[in-house]
Amino acid sequence: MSTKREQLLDAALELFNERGFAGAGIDAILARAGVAKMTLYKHFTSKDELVLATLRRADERWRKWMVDEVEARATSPRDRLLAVFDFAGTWFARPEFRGCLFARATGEFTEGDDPVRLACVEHNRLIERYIRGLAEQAGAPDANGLAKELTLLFLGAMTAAQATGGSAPALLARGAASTLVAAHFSVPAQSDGASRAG
Amino acid sequence: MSTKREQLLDAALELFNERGFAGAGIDAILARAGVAKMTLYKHFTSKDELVLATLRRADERWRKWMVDEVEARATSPRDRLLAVFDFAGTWFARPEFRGCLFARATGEFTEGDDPVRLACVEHNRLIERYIRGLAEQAGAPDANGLAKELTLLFLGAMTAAQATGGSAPALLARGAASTLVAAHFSVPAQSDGASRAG
DNA sequence: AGAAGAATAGACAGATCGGTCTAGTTATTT
DNA sequence: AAATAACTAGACCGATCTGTCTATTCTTCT
Repeated sequence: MSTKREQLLDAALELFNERGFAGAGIDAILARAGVAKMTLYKHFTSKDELVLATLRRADERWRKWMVDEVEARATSPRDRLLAVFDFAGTWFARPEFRGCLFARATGEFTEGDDPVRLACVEHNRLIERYIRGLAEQAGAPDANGLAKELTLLFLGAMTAAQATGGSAPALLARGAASTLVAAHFSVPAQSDGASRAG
Repeated sequence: MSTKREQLLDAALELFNERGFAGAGIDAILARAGVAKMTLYKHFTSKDELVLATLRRADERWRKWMVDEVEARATSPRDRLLAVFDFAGTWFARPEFRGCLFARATGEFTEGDDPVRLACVEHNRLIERYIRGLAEQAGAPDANGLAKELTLLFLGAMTAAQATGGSAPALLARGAASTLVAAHFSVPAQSDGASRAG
């Protein structure tokens, strides 16, 4: 509805990404959005709430983008498990990529019960859930375990790409993911998800 | 030498970890260190330099801690590759753990050529180098590739633990690492480090 | 004891922070 | 056209920020 609100969220997303959450001041966000201060505080009661709303919006958009990209790149669930890392590669290659906004948020909002932190945990949980869905569709004997391992690789590639820049970590993670997937499928189905790890 | 300088670095490390780099103000650091402002600015020319010095110190100490822990936990290089993740577990379990300080620094210092960023990249590079050394000693056919994959897992566990807390990601990563190590050793030695990945 | 160097507390500067308030303008609705 | 709502610019608040400066005290060395 309100276009002003969306202008604010757009500007906030850009600036939080460029400067971090503490580093992006209200005034800078207002200037970029082209919106008056009172308008912001009519839509959001505080900066923290703006942060939260920005993250929620980013979560929805980013996950939709991920799913669309993965589904466009591969059809079989098993191939899609690897396509997740192809998607990561294009994500990391974007010029505005400065690391996962949620990982960065957890780095700045350190209080354990902060709603911003909870949103970040939820974000990660939803990524893992999507991957688990693919693993289940692929018929992995231990879909949950496989999903957890691939999610770890995904987060690792994210963190590596945040530091070094470039999409090389995605390729690397894809290779490792392929190995993990193969290992999960080359093992006799087992009832509990414990260690195929030695 | 100067004890004041070390008090400052100790306090800075604590507060950067507790509140983030932008979130920890100079005055708070001074108060915790029990040191006067002028003393700080006699030892460091700016807050950024204090951040840099704190990170350098943290890098040295943390890496020494990691190496000591890994070497204490396993003797054969191949076992030590996995012991890295056991170390990660005890790291994540520490009550003051709030994620890797270097990953958090790259999240806050977003300018590509910032010396703080370079220090963080170097930190990651040194972790990878240590793991590569272990992989070489273990006689891995593609020690470099294995090291890169395990480093990715390590970073992923770090990021997961930062969000959720607890050392569960370390255990998980250890399992995945075990699979990757096995795959690297169960393959005929190959001249280039390309894909065992499908 | 006397000199020299460190470190102290605290005032101070200028900027910016998040947030509030007012007064006036623009849109929308009926 | 009148009324209502949304939005505006900008002053303003107290707090906090990094960094500077002064004047004083504490060490330490000779």
